[in-house]
Amino acid sequence: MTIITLPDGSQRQFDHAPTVAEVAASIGAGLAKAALAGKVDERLVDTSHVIEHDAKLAIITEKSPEALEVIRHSTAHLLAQAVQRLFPKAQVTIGPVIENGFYYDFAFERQFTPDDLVLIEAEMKKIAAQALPVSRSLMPRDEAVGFFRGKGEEYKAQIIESIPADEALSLYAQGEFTDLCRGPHVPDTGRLKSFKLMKVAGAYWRGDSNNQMLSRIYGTAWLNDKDLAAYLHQLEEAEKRDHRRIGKQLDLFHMQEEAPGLVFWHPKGWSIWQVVEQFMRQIYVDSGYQEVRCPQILDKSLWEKTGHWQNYRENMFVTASENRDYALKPMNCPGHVLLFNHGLRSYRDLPIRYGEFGSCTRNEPSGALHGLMRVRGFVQDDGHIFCTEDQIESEVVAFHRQAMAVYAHFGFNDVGVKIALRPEPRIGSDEVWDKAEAALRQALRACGVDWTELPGEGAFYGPKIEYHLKDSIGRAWQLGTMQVDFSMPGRLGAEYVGEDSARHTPVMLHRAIVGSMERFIGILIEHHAGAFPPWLAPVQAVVMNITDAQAGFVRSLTQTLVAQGFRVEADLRNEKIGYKIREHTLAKVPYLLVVGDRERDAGAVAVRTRAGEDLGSMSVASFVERLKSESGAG
RNA sequence: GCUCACGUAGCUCAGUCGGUAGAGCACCUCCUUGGUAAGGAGGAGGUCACUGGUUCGAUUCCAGUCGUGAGCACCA
Repeated sequence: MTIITLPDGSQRQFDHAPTVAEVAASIGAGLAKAALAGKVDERLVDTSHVIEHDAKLAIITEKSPEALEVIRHSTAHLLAQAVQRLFPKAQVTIGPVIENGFYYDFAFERQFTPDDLVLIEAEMKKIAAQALPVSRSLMPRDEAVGFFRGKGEEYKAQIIESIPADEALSLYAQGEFTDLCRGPHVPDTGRLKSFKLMKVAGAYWRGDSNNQMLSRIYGTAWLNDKDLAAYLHQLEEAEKRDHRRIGKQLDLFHMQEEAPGLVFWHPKGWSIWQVVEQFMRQIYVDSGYQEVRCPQILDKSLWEKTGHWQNYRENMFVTASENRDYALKPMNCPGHVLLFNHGLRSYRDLPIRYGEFGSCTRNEPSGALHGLMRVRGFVQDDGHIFCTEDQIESEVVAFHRQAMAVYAHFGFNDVGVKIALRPEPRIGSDEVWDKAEAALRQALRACGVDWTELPGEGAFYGPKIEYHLKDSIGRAWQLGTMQVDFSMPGRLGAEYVGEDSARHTPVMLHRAIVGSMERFIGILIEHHAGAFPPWLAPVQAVVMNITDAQAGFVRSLTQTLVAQGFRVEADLRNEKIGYKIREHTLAKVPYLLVVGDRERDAGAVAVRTRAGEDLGSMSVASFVERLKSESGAG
């Protein structure tokens, strides 16, 4: 007797151990047909799974949240089967589900090309139409190794060999194709209807750049064609927000061959930069930082002391003069330590907080460059706090709150918080790392936030909290960071005189809120799709005349507004008003001020927003009031 | 750095199965002074990324270099 408890609490009894499919059939023929998989005591299984004991069971259908994962996983197998039909020499490796789809890595004598994708996708459609049943079987590990090796699947055999010997492995077969897999999978390939292969890419075997490069195929899969079309449309829409595209359209910045990974800021882009920088400067002031400025080029010996020369030599721009080697600073911290060292410090002075809009130059690998998001020259809203161990927690807490407030001010409320833990290689003893990691956890706990931990992702000198934001197509970028560093102050000889009148080494906290100004502005561009709120907009309003008769009024009005600190331009061109409106609307200027004879005579402006809303005619004073209330940085 | 793709006017793109190129928008000139998303006419603008090779001839084919894009690796 097996008792199955369904999600609604009802129970069904079977005089044998039923399969998920049988239970579904006992409920109804419609459900049996719709069943994609089952969930037995919270574990996803196939519909063919035999339920041996009393258990809770949920039938997974298209309506279940788990359905997509099963479908995507099965579509990855479908892809592998199609590839092996067309290219029998291609070896399978792994094919996991990812956000919005899946990929599969193949070892093949050449890379797949976009042309191959068309053929492969057609073959996938063919196999799906055949509705091949998917069956599961178990095999002892060593037998499985032999099985795959016998088929010439060396990579798969290697994967299996790394699994403990006493485990039995599940294999999934559909037609002539068999793959090692935990499952579950759809009952037959006919359930896979809405998928599309997206792109080919190289990817290293086991994620290690020392290994052979495999050929990866990315695909997306959905419950139905409508969802698939919606996803593809969403991708297109996201592309329209790409900061590189908008940066060109709105004339914000450009990059060119002579300076790969470096930015030419145009007047409008630099205007945004200035607003952000001034805002962040006020944050320094509000949170007790003293702004400083340090040299761009520093002697090699300094970088040897910090460990950067040993760890990052490849990624530093170096220069030499009169038998001395220098490096362009890839970070600002050593400069701040030298600043701290200049003079005798007392424990009474701590914490000392230095802030700098620090220019850094890093020779990033060419393949890593990405618009404003990953550049070779960038400016950090950097800051370093020199303090005692006792002060770490309160400093981290204060920073966290300040950072979250800044993000919220810029309109970001979905910020991912992570703690990156000790990496290999690293400097400093395990005790020191224990202390530093504990301090960060304790501070976040005190702030009442949830975080995720990233083992092995910390900086070589200390663990860090990272603040992540997503770009328009969902790629996550690190913005702010808070790092505990017990090493660098000691290496560079930083000291303060303690209460006991002895010398002590301070703890150093590295912190940034927007992180890289370049990246942050890139994210701002995408977040607002170029339609910046008035306080950030490079041009807040354009005043335009209808005929030459109002030119004088427009000119003086513009001057008045500019004199009050607003970013306003006049458009006196001999063009029709519709033409000017169109142009400035496309340029995403928040306010379009139209002046005809009526407005000129009344000392008024007719106000239109970039969204096309007509706010009617209002006095210049009331428009100023409106703009003022929207453009304050606070 | 690795894999694949791409590089034609300021921008977005078309094109040349090898005989040195074209559109729209933008720009300039003229006409037009028009009340809320493109008024009209004319004009100018390109060593087809760069360097080599094949060829009578290369923007087109081949190779290399540089850059860009998508992934991978990297991201102090």
